[in-house]
Amino acid sequence: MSDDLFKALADGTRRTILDELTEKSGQTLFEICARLSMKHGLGISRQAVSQHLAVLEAAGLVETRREGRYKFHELNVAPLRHITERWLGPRIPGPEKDPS
Amino acid sequence: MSDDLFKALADGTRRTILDELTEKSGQTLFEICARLSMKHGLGISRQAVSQHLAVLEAAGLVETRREGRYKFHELNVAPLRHITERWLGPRIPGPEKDPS
DNA sequence: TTGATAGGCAAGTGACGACTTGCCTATAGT
DNA sequence: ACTATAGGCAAGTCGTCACTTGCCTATCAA
Repeated sequence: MSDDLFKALADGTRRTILDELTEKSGQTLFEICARLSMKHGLGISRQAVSQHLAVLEAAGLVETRREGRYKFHELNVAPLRHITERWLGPRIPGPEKDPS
Repeated sequence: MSDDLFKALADGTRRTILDELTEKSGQTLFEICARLSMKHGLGISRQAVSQHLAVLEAAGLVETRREGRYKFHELNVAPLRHITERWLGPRIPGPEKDPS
């Protein structure tokens, strides 16, 4: 069900996080917090960002990798590729279609 | 900005409405209500559907046209075309960049 | 006119989402 | 050992969202 995907994209802060991970993938939580504060002026707590990252991970947009006490977040744009195909018509003849 | 667009897509019922308008554009409110009930088993009130259509219209995904006591709703997929481009941009598979 | 159809407006409810606060665990550096 | 760093967990607040209810307007047909 792609419900998680659309819900994840519904929040502006989460979309900004995707922007930051697009610019530099493999950031830690604190790194993302710093960037949101510096570049976007978002006064947001660490836990809030952590929760956003959890939502993005549940949607398959972010994958994590642990190394010691660091947890790196990497972007995965694959789920974004075909989410609008169902309304933009059969541009690419594919075998499966997955509405939700 | 595009906030309305993502918010409009966040709801599953609204995405189903887009599906129905994709299949047959230019439907009235009651026609959409009937289809949601019949084909999708959605027990939803007329007013709820009306509010969904208002959200979709605010996002630019639906345009309306009045004729007498009828109001026809037409799909406009243009806003959907490039909403994921900011993340699907020129990503060259390979090692990460190192901006300073 | 009367009645039925198509739709709109506004207030209220219930649930979910975004965010905070406080405390806890684990790893690394000295 | 002690301390700072990186992160997690859980409860609670507050606002927004989806939906309902009730009533109102407009158009068309008899």
